[in-house]
Amino acid sequence: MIAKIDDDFDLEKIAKSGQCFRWHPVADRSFRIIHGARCVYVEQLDSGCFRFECDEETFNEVWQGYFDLDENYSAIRARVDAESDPFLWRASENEKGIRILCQDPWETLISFIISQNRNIPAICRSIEMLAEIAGEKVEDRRGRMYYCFPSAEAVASLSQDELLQCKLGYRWKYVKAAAEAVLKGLVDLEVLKSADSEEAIAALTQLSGVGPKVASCVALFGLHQLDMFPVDTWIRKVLSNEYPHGYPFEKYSPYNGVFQQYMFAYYRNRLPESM
DNA sequence: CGCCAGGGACAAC
DNA sequence: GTTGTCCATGGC
Repeated sequence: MIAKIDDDFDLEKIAKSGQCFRWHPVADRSFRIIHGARCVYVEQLDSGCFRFECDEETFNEVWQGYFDLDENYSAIRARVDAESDPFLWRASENEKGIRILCQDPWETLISFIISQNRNIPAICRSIEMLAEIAGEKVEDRRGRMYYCFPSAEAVASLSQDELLQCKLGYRWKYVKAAAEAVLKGLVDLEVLKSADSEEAIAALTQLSGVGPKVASCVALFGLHQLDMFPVDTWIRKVLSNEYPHGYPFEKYSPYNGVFQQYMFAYYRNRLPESM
């Protein structure tokens, strides 16, 4: 089906934003997107139109929520004043089109445990290998096979050797333990969706291998808590270089996570030496 | 070869 | 509380 989206929405920018690891380019402005057990092909057409290769019911039930299409990102961007915060204004203007996806919390948890201390291509490869070794194999609408993101049960049942085959390195223990914790109900990710931010972070950081940064990524991308502000190596540079006297978190609450995404993308896409 | 990547656990101050 | 070291792997 074709949908017209009257808001910031740029597939390429989201694909490169580092929040999702299973968006595969298939053609110009066109992606095959795997989300949990589902897969969809999306093509960006002209003048705000998008082709979603699914029926209208699936679009309404699954993808509208996944792409956060009920949120108005241009209205969020309008909260930035070009004169009082020129850096954030520039970042938002350059990176508009990024949206915060509503990803599956379990998939997000494992993905960001895997992400620690690695670059994005390596993260994508490990997740793909994990899906291949433990995920269900399904045929998509174009007759191509893909692997669903594996369940907690499937991941928990993997051996050390199988996890190491996914190039997880020392993180294999974290992945295994997190799967067991979720399986036992020690951490209930669905409940955390409606928890306040401190509670969510506290619960997530109880897991070994989940510190403040990974926990805030899970809360932002998996629990859709838009005020979360993950601080990684790039954001650390932004804060020290652009906001040496402090960043005004109160001013941009409850959307700190959205602006974090703009700044992250803006800084990472630009050569550091020019700044 | 060395350095860094969407960090975190753990020990030592 | 803050700081240093190590962790496994790939890209460059």
